[in-house]
Amino acid sequence: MAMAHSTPRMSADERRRVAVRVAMSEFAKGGYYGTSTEAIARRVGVSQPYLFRLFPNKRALFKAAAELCFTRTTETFVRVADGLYGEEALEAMGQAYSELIVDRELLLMQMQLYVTAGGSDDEDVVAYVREGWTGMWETVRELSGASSEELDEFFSRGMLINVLVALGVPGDNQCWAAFDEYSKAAATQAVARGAADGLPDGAAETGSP
Amino acid sequence: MAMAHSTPRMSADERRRVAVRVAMSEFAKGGYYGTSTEAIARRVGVSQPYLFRLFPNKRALFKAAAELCFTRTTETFVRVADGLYGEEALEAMGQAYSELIVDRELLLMQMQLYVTAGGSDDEDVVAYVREGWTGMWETVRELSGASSEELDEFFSRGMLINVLVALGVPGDNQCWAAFDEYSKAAATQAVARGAADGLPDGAAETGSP
DNA sequence: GCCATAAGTTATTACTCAATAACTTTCGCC
DNA sequence: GGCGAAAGTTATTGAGTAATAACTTATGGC
Repeated sequence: MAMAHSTPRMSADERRRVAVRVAMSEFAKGGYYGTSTEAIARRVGVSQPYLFRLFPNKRALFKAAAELCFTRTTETFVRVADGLYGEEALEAMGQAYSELIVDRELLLMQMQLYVTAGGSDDEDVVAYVREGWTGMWETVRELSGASSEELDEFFSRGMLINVLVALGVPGDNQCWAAFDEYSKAAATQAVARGAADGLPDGAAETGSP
Repeated sequence: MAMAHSTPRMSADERRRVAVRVAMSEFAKGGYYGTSTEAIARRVGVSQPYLFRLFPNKRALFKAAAELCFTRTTETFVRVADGLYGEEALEAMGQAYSELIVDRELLLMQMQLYVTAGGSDDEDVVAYVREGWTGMWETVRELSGASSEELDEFFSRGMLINVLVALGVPGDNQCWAAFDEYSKAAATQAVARGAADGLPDGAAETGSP
């Protein structure tokens, strides 16, 4: 007599992919410790113990979410830099990044990873995230062929945007004064989306890329 | 028959100050959810329930730690910029920041605050951290009289350093290539200190400033 | 149409953690 | 020297929480 058509059964792999997307979204908000497997399972539409058949433990789920986070970013860079070189490529990636973090979850998960790695004494996690970061740097360097100074500026800018968007600093604040209109517009959109909460939470997880 | 000379009794205010320092250190590592009041109390040298006589709840303790984090940074800026103007002041603050984050706890607590605020739907916390940030920005602007572009560069740089140090990216990595020797040296020192763990943890909490 | 396998569940455990209540010890001051 | 307030403790509770075990239900290939 259980509700019949709740979730129409998926292959384990498919379910795992959904779980990783949901996990990223939840870990982004609450971090590793602030997120319960229960909360993730509920949004996946599955019982909590079943998560542990899909993943050996919570940490593995977190790691998978971390990988998704890096993969999405890197893949976006590769896509938008296609056919471009030098500063043009770099600019395209910069714009793409601004648009990418309109999805606030990706942004927050990134920051969550940095701080989790920074505070962890599990050398495994630290190394994993560090490699994700340096890999991202290397990708941008290869795609653009930019100099150290240009790369430095690129990533510096990115990290500042992260903080401003995370904190929801409004677009007319002086912190945004030096940004070009395009980045500011995209980033402010992310801020606005952050403000519009009371979020029903379960909107996008079935929509693939 | 309890061990007699464990902790020589302090005024509540004094004990509170110690607790805030310890709390910052612990929250920096584990974040809000990853840190137990038990762990804090132990390092303070006090029973866990007594913490709740010093602070109404865990959140208040976190807020106090957040304030300490911002205060330390801002005060350092004010101190080193004394008598300087324009780019000189900005440079002095930049150097000071590099040295400041040799104390890894301050750095991690900062990042912890940004991500906590970003993921929280408690508008109270969000506003508090955002004001801390914009206050810091305003302080640097007033002390240096720098342009938007200069301020942007200053804070961008700072946020990148945060991530590199948090992740423990080694000084010979290309990510550091565009940094001047001084910043790199200071920051790398912070990285090294991060690597030297198995930390006895209870070293510095009685030392005041 | 059946049955092995894969997808999924309920029940439960052993622990951790914030917070409260009620009690005890020490200090400073008259 | 004693008493009142301030500093501090032990005991406890009630609500989560990651993970395990044992059981149930659907599906697809033959």
